[in-house]
Amino acid sequence: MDTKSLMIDTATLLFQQKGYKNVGVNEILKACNVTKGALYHHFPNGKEELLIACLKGLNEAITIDIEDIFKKHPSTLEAIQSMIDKLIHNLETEGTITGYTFSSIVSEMATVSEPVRQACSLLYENMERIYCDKLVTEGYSQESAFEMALWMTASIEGAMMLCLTQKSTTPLKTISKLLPTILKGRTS
Amino acid sequence: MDTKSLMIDTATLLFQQKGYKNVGVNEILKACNVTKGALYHHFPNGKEELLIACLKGLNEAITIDIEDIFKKHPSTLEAIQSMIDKLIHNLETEGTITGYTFSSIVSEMATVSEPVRQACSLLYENMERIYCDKLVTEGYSQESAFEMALWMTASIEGAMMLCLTQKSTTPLKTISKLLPTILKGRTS
DNA sequence: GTCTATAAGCAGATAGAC
DNA sequence: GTCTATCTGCTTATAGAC
Repeated sequence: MDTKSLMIDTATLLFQQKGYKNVGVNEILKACNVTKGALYHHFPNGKEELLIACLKGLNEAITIDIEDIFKKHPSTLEAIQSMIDKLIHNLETEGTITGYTFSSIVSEMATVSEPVRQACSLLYENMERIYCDKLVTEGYSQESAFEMALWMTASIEGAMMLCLTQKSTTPLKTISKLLPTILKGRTS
Repeated sequence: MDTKSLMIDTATLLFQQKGYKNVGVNEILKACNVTKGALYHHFPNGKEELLIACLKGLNEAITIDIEDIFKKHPSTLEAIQSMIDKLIHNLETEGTITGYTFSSIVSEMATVSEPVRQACSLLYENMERIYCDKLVTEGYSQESAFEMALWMTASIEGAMMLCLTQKSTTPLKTISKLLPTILKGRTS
């Protein structure tokens, strides 16, 4: 794998785990055994440019991964629950959040850097679009599919944050358990 | 008002608006016209101790405020929607988040500082307890009241984050609109 | 394209006068 | 209890050799 991709992959993981400001450039470089010269060659605008590259990479990876999950599972409900299971598994084995989430980066950077905010916005848009399309095929109207997709995203991201706060996987498990109550009874 | 309280109030606002790391000690001191000596006199452990004091203050303020809202409104649904309205109003007038939320601080600090994580955890616990108690009086079982309180918290915090990302109040409005669908049909 | 060494600036924290 | 001046360490970023 080339140096540039290596840097992006390493940085993505670290940013997701610890946030943006809590990870120093030196730490990233040490973790992937790359020097400062190489970083500023590939990313002239430094750390923030690297972050945006990470978000773009994450966008592609997440889109492919979620589309795959939605192919495997017949219903939106099952697909979403499978995604949540993956997040819980991540949290239990690694103790940190590395999957379909990057809300920490939003919280930290959205008010401070406009390009970063836009990259994050694009990412959520893509995820919600996948949910939304699937819901439409299940008989939801465009409008309620859109609302439901937004709600699922908000619930998952919020639950993730509560898991982090409580050091527990209960919030995500609870959301997963409750999802059927809203997804049922609204079809068509 | 004494210097200590002034520092806490000023810092609370700035932390909520821009996060923890994006606000420098100097910025806080300048904003409330206090010097470094005074800060380290009142908070020997510096910035992090100040943050924890902010979270404790926020805890009291939020608890009082929410309890008040719950007294004014007969049902949980109306109370929560009134809270969301307040958040939306905040977002529209000031462009930043300053109300019943501090998820940015969680995202930034929970993995890094244990005392901060605990202070945040306590805060969410209190908020959820108020929701939960109210739901029980409305006929919910202990268990489903607990789950519902958690879900409402997750939804609101997640929606808040999406509002920040999209620079729009739509996510919060959508959540507020959809809440009745889960709060109905589960009573008793 | 990658290296090392160094710069320049700012963060949080401290010491000691008043 | 509050002030000013100062310190240390760490941050990102650059310059120039290879």
